[in-house]
Amino acid sequence: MLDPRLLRNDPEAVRDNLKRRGFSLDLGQWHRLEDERRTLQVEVEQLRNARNLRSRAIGQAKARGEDIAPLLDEVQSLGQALSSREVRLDEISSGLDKLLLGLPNLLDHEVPDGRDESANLELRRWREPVEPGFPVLDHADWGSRTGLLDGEAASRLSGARFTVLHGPLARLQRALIQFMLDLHVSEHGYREVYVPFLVNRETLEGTGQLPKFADDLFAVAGEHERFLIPTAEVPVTNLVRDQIIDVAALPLRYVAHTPCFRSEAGSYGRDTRGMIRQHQFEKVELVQVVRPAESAAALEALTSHAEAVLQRLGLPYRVMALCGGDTGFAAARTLDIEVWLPGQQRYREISSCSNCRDFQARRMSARWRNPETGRPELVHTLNGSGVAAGRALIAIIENGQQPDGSVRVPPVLVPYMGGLELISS
RNA sequence: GGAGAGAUGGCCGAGUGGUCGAAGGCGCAUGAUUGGAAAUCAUGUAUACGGUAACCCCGUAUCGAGGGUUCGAAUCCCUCUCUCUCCGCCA
Repeated sequence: MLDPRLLRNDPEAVRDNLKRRGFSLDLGQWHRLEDERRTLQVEVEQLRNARNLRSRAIGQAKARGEDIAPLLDEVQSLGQALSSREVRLDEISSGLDKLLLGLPNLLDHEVPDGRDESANLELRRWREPVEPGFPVLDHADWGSRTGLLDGEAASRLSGARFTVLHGPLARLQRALIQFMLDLHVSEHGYREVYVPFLVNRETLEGTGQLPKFADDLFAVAGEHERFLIPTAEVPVTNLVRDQIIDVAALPLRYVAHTPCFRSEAGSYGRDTRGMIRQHQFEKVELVQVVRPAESAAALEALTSHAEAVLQRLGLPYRVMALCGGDTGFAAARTLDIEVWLPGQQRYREISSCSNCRDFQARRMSARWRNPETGRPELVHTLNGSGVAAGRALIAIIENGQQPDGSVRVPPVLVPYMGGLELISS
């Protein structure tokens, strides 16, 4: 959520910033609601004050044994005027809330202009793609040839966009997850957390998936409204909801492995081959909660932690600064890491690292006590994949492929594979 | 799933219709005392929103959440959520 005060004080600046995303803010509507809210709130509060004063007087008169009938008459009319305005104020307020909850975050100044991913800016590369000198099967072909990746079985079980992994490939995914968790915990200073995969509406509003993006989520039928998490960012970031965090505890760095569930509504026909885009996938997620002054540096650090995973695995990648039009709802600035996939002859997103500044914190009411002011102030939150296990698996299959069709296990994963160095079937 | 108890400020804990934003204690902050500290004493110590340019001041709201009754609700009624105890079931 944006700071309502900023919207009040400098609406044009907000509108212009959001325009860089291709989002058009209707300032007229905003002003109509806001003006009426202000007037109504002043009136309601004055009426309540009048009522409270009289009610108190009634209590005192009663205590003295005086006749309270005249006072009761006086307060009667107040009540009616009050309740009609209260009803109206509620309507206006919920209209404003709805509008406010639907506004994306402001973009950082350094975010490049542009309307879609073609305008994203490449910041750096690690290891140029090399020509393997033999035809590399893409992961889907390799998977069906080896029988280790079974889309047909998955579709019988669940439908499209699910995968069954077999044998050493299933183990390789587990190895990847273990390796990534260990790396972030032991070398990057993250605390491992295990969190629920089903969350309520408030939690999803806190991180910004709701109310706007309900179509992307799986809702679970049952007595209570629950949703499958689309990313661990949701439960992990919400750990600080309604908290006032001691300054000594900051920065908080959490790492969690969870499955992620996405309905992928609106992406019909895209990436239907293989396991690039699934309804269910595994991911290791990094979340940081930091003091506002430190969030820009924290984004660089968090991104480098995700990069370290790919470097240890020996996978070529590049880092992209997303342009305004490609930056997600809650993010002020996002850096994507794209891994090279020889089977597709292109880079594909494997991690997305975002600084959400105080956008999620305001929705969640996540604060810290600033020793300089002595007052609770909003924290900044960041998140990033470190990294998506399913896509890392694809990258290993395609980058580690040998001329004979086997796949070389990255050396750092060999211990996690019980010493297995080559996967062939 | 069955039976019962409960949810109050950073924490503990009073409060069953009328200056209750809420006694008291702990903790914390500042000051006094001290060579310094402990102890003691004094004062202060929630958040949000609005009136405002303002962390002074004034108002409104907040005692798990949402409704209701009432001139007036932490206190009464309804619904929901959560926690605890016992029984059952279960990985």
